[in-house]
Amino acid sequence: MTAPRMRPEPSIAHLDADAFFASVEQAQRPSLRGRPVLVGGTGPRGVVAAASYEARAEGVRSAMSMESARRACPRATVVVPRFDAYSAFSERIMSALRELTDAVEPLSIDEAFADLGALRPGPDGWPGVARALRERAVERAGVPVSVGMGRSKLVAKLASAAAKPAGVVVVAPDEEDAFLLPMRVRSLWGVGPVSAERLEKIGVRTVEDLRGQPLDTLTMVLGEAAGTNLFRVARGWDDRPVAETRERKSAGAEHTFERDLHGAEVAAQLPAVTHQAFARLERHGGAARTVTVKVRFAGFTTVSRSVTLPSPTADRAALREAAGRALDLVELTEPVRLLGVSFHGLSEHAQLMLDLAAPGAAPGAAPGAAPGTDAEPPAGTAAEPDDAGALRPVARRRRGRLRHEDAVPGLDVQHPEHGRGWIVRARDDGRVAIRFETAATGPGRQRVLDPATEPIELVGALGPDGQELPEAG
DNA sequence: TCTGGGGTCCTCCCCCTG
DNA sequence: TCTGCAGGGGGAGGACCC
Repeated sequence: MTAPRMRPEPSIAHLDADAFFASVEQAQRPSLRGRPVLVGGTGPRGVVAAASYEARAEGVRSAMSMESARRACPRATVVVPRFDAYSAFSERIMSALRELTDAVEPLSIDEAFADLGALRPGPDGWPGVARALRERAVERAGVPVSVGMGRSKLVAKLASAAAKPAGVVVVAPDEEDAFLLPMRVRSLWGVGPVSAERLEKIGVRTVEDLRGQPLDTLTMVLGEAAGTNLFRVARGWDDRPVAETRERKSAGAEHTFERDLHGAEVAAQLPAVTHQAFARLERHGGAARTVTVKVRFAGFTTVSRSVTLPSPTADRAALREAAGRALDLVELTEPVRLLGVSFHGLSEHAQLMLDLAAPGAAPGAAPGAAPGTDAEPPAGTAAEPDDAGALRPVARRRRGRLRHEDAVPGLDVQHPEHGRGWIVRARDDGRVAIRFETAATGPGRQRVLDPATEPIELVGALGPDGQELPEAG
């Protein structure tokens, strides 16, 4: 294998927001600044999606169960994720990159690559460019970010990780070996716990160890694709371009139940999960060819079954029916903790005849179904199972008059007298603790109010500019 | 550290076809 | 007509990422 032609300058930037979700919470809720914040599921099976640096200092990491995280850091404030707010902050961060170049490749909500090869660095060279980019992103979004730069995406990403928190690292071409070789292989993109253990067995712990391995050993241990990839990574070989667009391959939704379900209970939850999957499908073309149902049993073994239709369709009835058939293929011998539905073979070119068959029907609506006969849960909430209370709805209400059962920590509320605030917790006595504050007001006061008697409204999140965001839809 | 939810990509296996 | 083989596509599962 021969080395690719590498860029001569460290002109690839990787920008990564620090503890992004938690940072947005701290930016919008002044009382949380400097304090441990955990963002994630608050139910018995919730996990940490993001932890502020104050929480990380006490041993909390993302993907940890929320229960363990609370034990590790009892004084942490726990809130549910508010993706609409994070998306708005994300757009600000991305805009800082797009002001410099069109060659921006978002990797996720909080990180992106940019090819700055067209820029002419000033007297401070590429480190000056990186610092300016970081300052620009912080100024636009108001949350801390880190920037890494190198002559490849590989090095830029590792550099931004090294720059955290709130720093800048630029790896010059002649410094690449000194930067890469001492690194643990586990920190490389694509090396998870399983691959790391396999490599450990052949004595490979660092990138330097990796470089000592021949290609055929790596492909034997890790498979063709991963082995070849690591052989190149160990040498810093990476000439991948910054890709501005990426085609979406699948869309879906899954839900872990608060208690395990048995037999018919699982099928009863399928419409609600399918409904959520439809909402995601709508955003990505609306039509799909393959429907996959995923079931995770109490013992954590996971099975999936899929049904492929002759051609992509946006017909919800057909897709729903396919999901039902896929679920029928699963032997529900064990209690079930998770049910998922995903759509693959996405397409915008669905069979239009289906829409034509139902004149006046909204695109994607089931043909021939009279209004109200389509057994879909109302928007925003899932169908309540028979034993509501034992099972949680798949999604809770996030707008309208606050009820005690909708009082989830972290949601935004508005009170005519006290103004805008956020739910700290729902108390057992039926009242709700709310802290009234915004980024503009500074740290606010916590009050305990009774939603049965007080006119408290659940409202949308604010964006970085302090304006309320429209309802996601 | 006892494991969410959104994804992508890879590998293996099976079946079909030429 | 049967057999062997290669290649492609689909299905299932797993590893990985944020």
